[in-house]
Amino acid sequence: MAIQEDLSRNFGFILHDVARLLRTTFDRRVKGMGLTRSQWWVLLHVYRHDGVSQSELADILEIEKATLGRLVDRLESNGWLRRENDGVDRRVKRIFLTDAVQPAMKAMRDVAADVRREALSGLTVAGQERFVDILLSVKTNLSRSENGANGGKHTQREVPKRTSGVNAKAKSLP
Amino acid sequence: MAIQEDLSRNFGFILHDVARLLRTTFDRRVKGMGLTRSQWWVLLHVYRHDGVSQSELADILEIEKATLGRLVDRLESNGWLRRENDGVDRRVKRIFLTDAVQPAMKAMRDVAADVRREALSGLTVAGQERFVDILLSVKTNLSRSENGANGGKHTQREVPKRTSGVNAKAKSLP
DNA sequence: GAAAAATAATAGGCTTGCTGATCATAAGCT
DNA sequence: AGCTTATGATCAGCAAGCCTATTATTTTTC
Repeated sequence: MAIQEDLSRNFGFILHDVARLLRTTFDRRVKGMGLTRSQWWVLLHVYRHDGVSQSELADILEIEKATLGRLVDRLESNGWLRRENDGVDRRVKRIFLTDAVQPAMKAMRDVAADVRREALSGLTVAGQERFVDILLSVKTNLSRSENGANGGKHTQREVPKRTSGVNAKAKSLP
Repeated sequence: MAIQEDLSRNFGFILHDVARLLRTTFDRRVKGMGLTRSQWWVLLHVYRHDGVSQSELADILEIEKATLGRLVDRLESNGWLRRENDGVDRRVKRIFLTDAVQPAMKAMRDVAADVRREALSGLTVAGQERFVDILLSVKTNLSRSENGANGGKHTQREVPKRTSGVNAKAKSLP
């Protein structure tokens, strides 16, 4: 049993903390750039899958369709992307980037790289790799336990697999 | 320069993902328990600092006072805690747990321990320790860069130090 | 002692998650 | 074909972050 009382080394809380620090650090630096982190993350994936449908994109990003819908609303009204009706299935709307988007994305990506570098400073490259390996294994563990303990809430997929971005071609932004 | 294009090993994104999985896994399991994760987190710290003022608590939890205020609103209206006016400084309100709280807190803590165990399964104890060490060092890095790059937004503290819970005495819940 | 600065709590607005419900349209089945 | 089920998108409502005021009240300063 031996319940872990020491919050200062409780990985759940630290992870939560670190994720929040990462988020707020990034957000603070890109404030005034006209894009939030979440919005940028959406754009990045649309860039890799131009013309994706909203449902597909929500699956890739692993957020709810309703959540994505509002993100796309804002992005569209700010002119970063546009919706287009699918020619075949009249239920679906496909998403395309506008041309205005790329400088902002480049700037965001640079900030992300900065923040990452600062966050990982003091770690050797090998240490960083080990760190990522551990994170990936934790992610796998949690995905598995999510599917196991899940009483059938998400009926859309048997095994989500969480492949977001794994096979993306890493096209570089111009 | 060498911008990291491979999102699948980009620590920022993975960390974000893992934190979200951890959060949603936990939330799903405690749903119906009458407490959210954030609320439980507040209660846990009030337990350790009974009679704390809202501002002090917001500092400990490192959230905004406004955010905490509304959390406390909900917790109070659900009967988990109560506010009391400070006898000396009429601006401050101190927070105390009610008696109803402890079974729920115990249940939440058990769920947290379960989720942690599952998340870390496959890691040796030493590996877990290394993982926590890395997380802590990343956290330190980010805290430092937050303070460095910060143009004076948070005027309350010069060096926040982020000691949340470090010196808590780990009283065990009855 | 009175004016100015700081602090505690709150209020309001915005974003982004989640959920559940609804609507239109497709697809599948008999 | 017609009925049922599944799917894509949206809407509405809640929670919890953030930020910027605003209002009381202290504390500091002159």
